[in-house]
Amino acid sequence: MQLSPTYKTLFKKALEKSSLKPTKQREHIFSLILNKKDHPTADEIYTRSRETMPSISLATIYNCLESLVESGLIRQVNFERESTRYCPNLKPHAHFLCKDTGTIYDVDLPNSLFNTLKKHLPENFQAEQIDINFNGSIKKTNNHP
Amino acid sequence: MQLSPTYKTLFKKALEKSSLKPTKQREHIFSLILNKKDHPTADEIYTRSRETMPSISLATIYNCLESLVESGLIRQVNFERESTRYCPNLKPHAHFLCKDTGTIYDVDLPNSLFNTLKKHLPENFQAEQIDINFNGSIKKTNNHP
DNA sequence: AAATTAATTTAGAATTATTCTAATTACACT
DNA sequence: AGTGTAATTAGAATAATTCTAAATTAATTT
Repeated sequence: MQLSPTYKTLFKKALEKSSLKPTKQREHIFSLILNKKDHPTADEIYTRSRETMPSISLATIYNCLESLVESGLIRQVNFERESTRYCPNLKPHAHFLCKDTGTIYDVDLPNSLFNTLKKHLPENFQAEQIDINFNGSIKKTNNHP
Repeated sequence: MQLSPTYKTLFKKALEKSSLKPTKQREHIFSLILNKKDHPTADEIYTRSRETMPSISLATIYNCLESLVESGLIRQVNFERESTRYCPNLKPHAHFLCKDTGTIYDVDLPNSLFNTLKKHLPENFQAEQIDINFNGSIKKTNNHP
């Protein structure tokens, strides 16, 4: 549950840019999301956090996640009205939700595709964020009879 | 609050295909969404519905919307964890949320773009649906000084 | 070092959209 | 008319998130 020096610097810089303090709790939650690269909910993060920081409260989890999102260190992933999930992958990518297992996968996309998308907006529309969510299932490959 | 013959047929066919009945309430809600082409929430639909069908209940609104979505007559639009909104536009398109006004706009996209997106999925990933959500603001044009 | 200030964390209450439950109603088919 | 199935209804329940107000922490000034 430690941030590498690189991430620690990133962490501090990003928060300071948003005039937020690099607190123990924020660092704890950030490292926890970074180290297990899945897409946990606030509640899952709460459970995981308490293993090593038993005094943390759920409200803090929500507060910290908001700060981390605001400073661009993580992003939110929403499928329908399910709990918001959090993602530390900062490369341009989309998400794929497998409806059979509920697992969310990152899908890398070239930046050019995002630019192509933006070109379809009316010219006075300024997009700050583009969320692309796939919904489907994962076919079993037939090389395991 | 009447469906044109074309939509009435579509309505019946689509529901029947999903083994659902074309009831008064479902038709009422469908026509109401069709006639005002915005992106209302369940609650807004509830309010509008009661103007002409005062006995309808909120649970029915939710039930009917679920049926209409299931039969493909409308689709859900979700931005973050705000209330789900409903959209009668069945052409391939994305949504743009203006963060200043909260208004949601349809953004037409060519089918080819959706196909391009699918090509970036691992080959055993089968996408049933692709949601594309833009988030941003609308620049004032400078031809009104 | 103590005092002051501002930001953060915390516990628990409050909110809100949605779903659930169980009873009633409507409709199709004998 | 009677039976069976699906749909509607009112209200209770749920669950994720936000709010509130107090306590804690950290930074800054005296």
